[in-house]
Amino acid sequence: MPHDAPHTGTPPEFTPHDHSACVADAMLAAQEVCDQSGARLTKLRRRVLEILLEKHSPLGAYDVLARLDAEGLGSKPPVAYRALGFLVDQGLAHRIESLNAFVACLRPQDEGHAPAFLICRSCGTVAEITAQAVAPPGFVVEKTTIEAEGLCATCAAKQDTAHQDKTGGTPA
Amino acid sequence: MPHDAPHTGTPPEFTPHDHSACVADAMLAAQEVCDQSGARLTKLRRRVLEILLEKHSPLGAYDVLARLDAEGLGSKPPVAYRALGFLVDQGLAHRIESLNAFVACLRPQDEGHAPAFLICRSCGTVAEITAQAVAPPGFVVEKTTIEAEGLCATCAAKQDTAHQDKTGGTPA
DNA sequence: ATACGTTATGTAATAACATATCAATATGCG
DNA sequence: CGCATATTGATATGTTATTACATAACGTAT
Repeated sequence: MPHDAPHTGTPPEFTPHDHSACVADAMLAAQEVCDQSGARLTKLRRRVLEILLEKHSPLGAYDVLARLDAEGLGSKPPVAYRALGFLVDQGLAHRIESLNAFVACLRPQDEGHAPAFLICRSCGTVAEITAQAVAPPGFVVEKTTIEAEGLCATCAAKQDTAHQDKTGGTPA
Repeated sequence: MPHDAPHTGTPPEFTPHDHSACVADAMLAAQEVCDQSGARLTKLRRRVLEILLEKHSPLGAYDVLARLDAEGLGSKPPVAYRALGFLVDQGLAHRIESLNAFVACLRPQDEGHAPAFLICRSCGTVAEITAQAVAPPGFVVEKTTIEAEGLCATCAAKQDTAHQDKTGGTPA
């Protein structure tokens, strides 16, 4: 996500943008986060993050694993789950509960954020936004899961013209 | 949930209450919902709802299945998943994504609600509350998943006195 | 340099969760 | 009744996730 994106309006994930800047920024931020926390962004972990960063769509653990296997970096489930777990622990990636899948975080250095996700069911793109967590009386919130599934503006516009399109678009 | 519970304050699920009233009210409401929609609350489906209503804690599909099996009502996964799917479709139960589990809905007749859930990690109780859905510009929301995990007021109070208690309490 | 503690990775096996498919039966209705 | 539809039964398989144990790599103090 390039720096020119404002915090309001349609999230950049849903529209054409300079995706290489997303990747470069996120990888740089990831390295900084690890430097600060003392965690080690090893080759495997770095590669998994790069794989997640290829698109603004979540990947299942086994999708990631297939990629690692093809590259000779590992073939057994724990390899993928451990790397993904590390990234989630460091705030470099997020788990999308309603999809049992993972997306890279574009702004890992931002606070101890409680992120929310917009999931387009048509193109599969996921945008991360900030949202208010529920704040009930007396309940100590430790973790929030806030996900909204529907149609992004781009796909919603397409639905108007072309009906029952199950293929979806191809945002970066 | 008895009628004397207000909409604000600590959700009744987390404190002692007349649970038989929860069950009776919910079963009555479920029958009404089905009468209205023309859906059939069969013996199996009714029984699954009763099982979910036993506690304000979610049950996994296989937990439900084990109960059904013990009662001679079915032993294969599709039996449980179909009944649970029916209940979710009718709004009589909700799926908790972060737990891969299901809870009964206590107020199924209330609107086409977008519920939010408070999940106590200590006692396992889940309270259903109403919350604002995220409303991003241009994104057409079709379904929301809003879950907060943490400690209910009761369990939080216990943590103060007894440390590292992993057994949890026993709310209804 | 070597021994030790720690962190990370490799591997096997299995647990846990979920769905596709097809056959059989039950229910509602003209 | 006889048909259409909804539900249930049963088999098989697909998908996601974890436990347990073994090995390798790294840091560092001697």
